[in-house]
Order: sequence, then structure tokens, then C-alpha cells
Amino acid sequence: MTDRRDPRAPHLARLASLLADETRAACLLALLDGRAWTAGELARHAQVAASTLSEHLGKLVAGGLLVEERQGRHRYVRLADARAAQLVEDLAAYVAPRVVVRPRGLRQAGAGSAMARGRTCYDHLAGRLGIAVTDAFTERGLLRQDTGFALTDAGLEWFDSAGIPLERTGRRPLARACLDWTERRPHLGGAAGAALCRHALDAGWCVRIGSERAVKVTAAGERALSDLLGIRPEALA
Amino acid sequence: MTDRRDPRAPHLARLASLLADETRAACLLALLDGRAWTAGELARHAQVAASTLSEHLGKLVAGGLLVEERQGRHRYVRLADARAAQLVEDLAAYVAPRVVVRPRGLRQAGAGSAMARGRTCYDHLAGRLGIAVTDAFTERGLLRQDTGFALTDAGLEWFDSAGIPLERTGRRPLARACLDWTERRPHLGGAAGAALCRHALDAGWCVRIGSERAVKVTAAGERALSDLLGIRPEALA
DNA sequence: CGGACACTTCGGCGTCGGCCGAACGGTCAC
DNA sequence: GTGACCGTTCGGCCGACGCCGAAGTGTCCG
Repeated sequence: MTDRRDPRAPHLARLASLLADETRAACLLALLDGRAWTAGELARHAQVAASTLSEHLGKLVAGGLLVEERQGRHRYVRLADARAAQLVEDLAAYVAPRVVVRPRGLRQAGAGSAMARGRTCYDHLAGRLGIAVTDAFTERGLLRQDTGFALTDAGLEWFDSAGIPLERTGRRPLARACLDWTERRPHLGGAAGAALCRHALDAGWCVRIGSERAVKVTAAGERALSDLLGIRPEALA
Repeated sequence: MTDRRDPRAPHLARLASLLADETRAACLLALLDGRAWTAGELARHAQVAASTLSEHLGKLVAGGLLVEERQGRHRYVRLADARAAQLVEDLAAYVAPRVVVRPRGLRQAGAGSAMARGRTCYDHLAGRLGIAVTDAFTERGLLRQDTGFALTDAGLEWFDSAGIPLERTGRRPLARACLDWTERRPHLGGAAGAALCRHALDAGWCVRIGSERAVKVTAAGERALSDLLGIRPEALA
């Protein structure tokens, strides 16, 4: 009979109120690409006055969801850390089923379909590329999804033999399921997903397209993915 | 250069706004025990007028986070499903580090310490009891936490030999890490955690204390946990 | 030094939403 | 039926907040 409110309630409400505004939500979703945006870019993206956005950024930074970096007359902001990104992802995944499925005309949009082919999701790979990698991991017994979500011993060896170092620092789990928005299936996130994505960009397996979060697999990338994971180029088309 | 807001933004903001009120947050946290509360119980718990709470419940039900069940002059509400519970858990876990650690006097509160010993977290076990079970699973190679969070083959066999059926229906993962609020460590959630908790209550391994979410391990429960998982009674004290 | 630019601060406007008490309607017990 | 009880609806109050444009501060460049 403790008819006392939970002490977490005020904190929970304050956190949620940060996300409870459509403009701030749009900013956070945009920042899910993991890169740093200037205040001006975000203002244009969200279609509000610069003054309005400045106040929003103040709240998000004060609330700890974003961190800022001042360079000259620019204010760069990005998601504070993997936890913050995970939070936004979780919320977005919850509402994903309610978002209308985009009608895909055959000749639909180059920009949208590039994003659907491959993109980054904070610091790991997503889109058809992310799913193809996750499927390949699972089929080859490197990743176990049937009883949870974890790398297998063979998976650890794969990273080792591929020369991709896994940082087991901090409390971030090695493997974590991240629900893919366009594919509606989980892909590989966590420290392993981040390491793989970093290596893929460093080694030239894929490159960023324009200033957006979309990525494109290179010819070298197709060879590497085929050799190391048995992924056929068609799976990425 | 798509300076178009993400279509998920409005949905995300509306979902977050449901959690962005302190009174509603207190209700959702209370409902995390997985049971159904009447509107009156919640009003007393949250310390607001019945009329105020009625409106809050209307919003939470309309938003799909709660489901209601009318019985005579009572309106029972509970969390809609495991996804909704997971959502509240995720948010609460995010703010957990900011919640002041309760000063534990030696002779501190019977009610609080009973909750710390063992409780339900939506539909699985939490508190020291939940942690003890999770640790035992991990030490005995039934659960893998070092590379993610998943049951092992030995874990599947354990459930089988213990006569606890695992429902692999729906998309709910078998094992999922749920951050324990009092212990600050992950415990076993997901379908396997739910099945284990259900069995523990059905088989009389533990019983609910009063009307709260706290549970107490019985003598039979101590024997069963010792025999099946090697958990010493001292670990539960 | 002067002008263009990026961002912030401020004042003011309008809206939204949480809160209550009072009145109402449905349910149960005697 | 009569009264106690639980929940809902309504009206009204008030504070919080998102939005803008205008003015101000600091930075970069020629």
C-alpha cells in the first residue's frame, strides 16, 4: 500500500517531454545518421525559424540527449552517445508499424531508394545492406537470433580473422538487435555492428552518398562481402 | 538535400507526449507490475482527483499503451502488451542513472527491501531474485551475455527438462536483457523470462506479497532453485 | 574596417493541456 | 427503492510552451 509515486516518474516525464515535440522529434530522427549537423541545417530540415530551433537545441543539450561542439560561428550538434541513439531508435521502432507504408511506384525516387538500399543507423549499417549482412551472419552461424541476439564463438573468430577489432569496452553489448525501419526486420547493432560499419567505410567497402546518411557499396565492397560472407551482389540491388 | 521532415516525427512526438506527463508516467511505472489496476487505485497512487485520472486513462488507452476491461462499476487497466511494457522499461532504464540512490539505513523499510529482494517486472522476475536466476543461468552456460543476450542450446534443454514450455509464438524474442532498476544489472526478460516467472508462480516457488508487485520465495522454491540451478538460499537474502 | 553570415535573446502571441469541483449516470448491496 | 460507491463529463482556471520577427552578439572574409 505504498500510494507514493515512483521516484522515477518525474525523470521519465522530463525525458519524454524532450521527445514530445514534433520539431524536436524530427531533429532527433535526422541526427540518427550519427553525424554532426549545424543548427542552420537542422532549422532548414525541420522547417522552422532559426530562433525556434536554437531553443530546441538548448533543451535537447540540457537534457543530455545531444552534445554540442562550437566551431567559429557554427554550432554543431550530434547525439550524445550510443545510449541516446538507442533510445530514439527504440521509440521510433515502436511507432514504425503505424507509419504508412510508402507507395513504391516502379520509378519511385532515386533518393528514397538509395536510402532503402543502404544507409547508416547511428553507427552501424541498415537498409537492405544491413539486412543482407545480418542474414549472412545468421546463415553462416556467426550470429544467433533464434534464442535472443548474440554473436557465436564462430562469429568472434570471423571478426578476428577479418582483422576487424572488437572493442569490448564499456557496458555496450557486442550485439544488439536494431529494428530496421524500411525492412521491418532486425539488423546487427551494438559494438560489433559499429565496428563492422567503421571498417566497411575505412576499407572502402562502401562510401557515403552526398551529405545524407545513405551509403553505396563499391566494387571492392561487393568482392569483400562475397568473399567473407558469401553475399551475392544481387542481394544488394 | 531532402529538407523534408521524417514521416515518423509526428508519431514519435505523439507517443512521447503520452509519457511526458508526470502523473501518467507514475501510472505507467505502477502498471509495470503487469497486473490490472482500477482507476481508483491509480488515482490514489498518483494522488490526483478521480476526474483527472479518468482523462489520463482515456489518453493512454486511445494511444494504445493500455487496454481496459470493464467489470461492473470498475474499470481495470493494464499495459497493452509486452511491447508497451518494454517501451516503458527502456525509458525508465535510460533515466535510472539520474535517480538518486536511496540511502539504505540498516533498519530501512520492510516494504522497500521486500521489493528489492524479489518482484515482478511486467511478466518476469526482477530484484535480487531475478539477478540470482540470471547469474545462475549465465554461470551454468545456459545463457550467453558476453556477446549479446541469448539462450544457449543447453539453456533450451534446461527449460525442456524442467518441464517449462517455451512459447516461440509471435515475434517476441526468447531472451531479452531488461535492466534491473534496483540492481543496475540486466536480468532475463523476453518469452523465456515470462515462462520461467509463470512457472515459478504456478509451481509455488514464490508467492506474491500483498497487493504489490513484490514476491517472496517459498521453502519449496528454495529447494527447486537449488536443485535446478544451484542457487544458494543466501543469494536470495 | 565594414559587411555578410550564424546563431541567440527577447517580447509577444496563441494554443494546448493538466488540474479541480460539481453534476451526472451506472452498478451494487441491503 | 434507497443509498453508497465508482467512474465520467463538463466548465473554468491557469501555467507551460512552441512559434515568430526584430534586435543583439560574435565570427569570418575581403
